Amino acid sequence: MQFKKEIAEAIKETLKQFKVKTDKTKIEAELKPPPAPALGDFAFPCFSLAKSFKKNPTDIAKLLRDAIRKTKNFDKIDASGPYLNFFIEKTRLAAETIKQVLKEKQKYGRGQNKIGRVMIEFPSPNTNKPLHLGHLRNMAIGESVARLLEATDNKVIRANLNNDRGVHICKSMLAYQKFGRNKKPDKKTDHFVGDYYVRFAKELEKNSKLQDETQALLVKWENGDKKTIALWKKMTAWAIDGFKETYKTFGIKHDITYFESSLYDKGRNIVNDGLKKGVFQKRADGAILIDLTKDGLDEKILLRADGTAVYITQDLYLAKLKNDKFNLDGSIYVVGSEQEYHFKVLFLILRKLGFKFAKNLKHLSYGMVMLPEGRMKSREGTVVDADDLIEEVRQLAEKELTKRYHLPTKELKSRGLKIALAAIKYHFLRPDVGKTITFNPKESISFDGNTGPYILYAYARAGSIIKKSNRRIAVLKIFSVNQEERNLINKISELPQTVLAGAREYNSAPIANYVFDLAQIFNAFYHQCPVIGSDNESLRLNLTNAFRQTLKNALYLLGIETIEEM
RNA sequence: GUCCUCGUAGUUUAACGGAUAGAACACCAGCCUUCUAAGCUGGAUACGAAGGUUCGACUCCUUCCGGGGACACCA
Repeated sequence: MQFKKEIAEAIKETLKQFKVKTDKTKIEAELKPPPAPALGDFAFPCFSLAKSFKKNPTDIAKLLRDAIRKTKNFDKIDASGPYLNFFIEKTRLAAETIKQVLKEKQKYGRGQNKIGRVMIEFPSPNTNKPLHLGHLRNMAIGESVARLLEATDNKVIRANLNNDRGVHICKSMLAYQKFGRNKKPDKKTDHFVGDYYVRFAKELEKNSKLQDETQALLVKWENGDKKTIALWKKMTAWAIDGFKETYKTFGIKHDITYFESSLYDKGRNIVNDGLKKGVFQKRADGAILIDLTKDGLDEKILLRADGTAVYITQDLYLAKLKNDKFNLDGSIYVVGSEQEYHFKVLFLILRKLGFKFAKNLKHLSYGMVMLPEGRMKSREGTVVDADDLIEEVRQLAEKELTKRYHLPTKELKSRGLKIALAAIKYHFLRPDVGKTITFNPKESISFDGNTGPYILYAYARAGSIIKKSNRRIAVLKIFSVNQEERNLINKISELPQTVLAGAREYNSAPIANYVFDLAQIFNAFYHQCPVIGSDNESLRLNLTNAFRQTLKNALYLLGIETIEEM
């Protein structure tokens, strides 16, 4: 922001007079809006100068104020306690901000936080049951962080890993084999597969021998038994086809998809190399392990005594594979916090093996999604299904729309879906990424207050103003700026710094909070300041346009689409 | 047992170590002949406990209490 630079320059020059050396960018970073607008536009805290001045911050603020007043021409400078508060002429502040937004359009808010080529992996589901609430949070986070990185000058590669082998897959397979009678799916195909996973758990209660049968089935699968492979192929295809539909509805696409079934066996070379290098050890029975007790972790098995691979073996391989293929500067795994230990171990091993890319790896850990009753258990069927939730919220949105309009079915469906997705995505992105969420069905699908629909509504209302103005091209003329207008302008001007903060922390929550503040401030403006026909129509119309652009850009970073009418 | 995380109004939550801890839901009272009331305005209520570091702590450190997670030759 230009004003910050101006102020920082003035402070720096003034400090020079006092023989205090400082960095301009450091000063710029310290400048921030005061808690109340009446205090000014930018505040400079004087605490850090106490040592060099050998005075208390309150006196320093006064000193600096007088010195700057002599040389520089600001609208107003105040020393308020330990803070030096700057006022920028309101019409200038307004004009610059609005012009910048309208000029940069969809690029407004973008910044520089270059990492380079970054892969982000999500949601990496198991192919034995449909996606659930946890995956919704995962996908919302993954897509949003991907967009944040793209908006800050990075090339992003979206990846997905299908966990399509193992005992859990064999459970659904076994149940289908025994009770499915070659039935074709009569519902969304991943749901159909999931039913057999639940069925297995139920049957297991009656007959504990089924557990051994799944193990036997896994051995058959690993030995390439034709019938087993055919069944596996059929069922994983059903699961994955179902996922694809959900991804499409949700609005995510992957650039590359990996399959555990073709990776799980390939980490051996890495493990054997590590053994040669002396990073790993061989146990008496032949198993290969690494002792991480000196690093505060435990021992970890990397290959079983019989030479078969374990979960982490393929992760070692996949990490290398990704890097070899894409030459990555960063690689992010969007995976729940329950796997923090696993990734700590994985990254440490890769570092010990001497892989340069190991320092670029990041586990983007997010908190679990719980139900009021406790943890979701897919085996017990207490999961809230992703597709079902989207559908349920969509129907609620359609109901609201029907109250207001008579829309053609197609339009009703499409608008209803966008509103539902806004509600869901916003709900999952708003809380800090690391926090556990308790999903309360009643509150979580609310459309009032701090929710996705509230924000879309503000956007639609602003659009209504633009439409009623007949989209006349208004040359920006500013005569005066009142409190509501100024609040909105200030908030609009904060998008770039918010995007940077979010990108640096791989966290969309600051954007979500920003979007709500922005919508709320607009709503206050909307009620207080009539646009069309007002004396200040030029400013207000342009401001409304700038608001729409800013909100749209911010929502895009959350993966949320706007709608023109609501 | 060890480690990681989170504790802010009744509920869901916000706050680079800095000014009066900010919202939303729910509750109460108002506002639709004016650009969409999924809205706006006003109202009561909160930093788990105790120490410490600091000019200054919701934020950092220690201990305790409470919730969640992990420490598989499961994925």
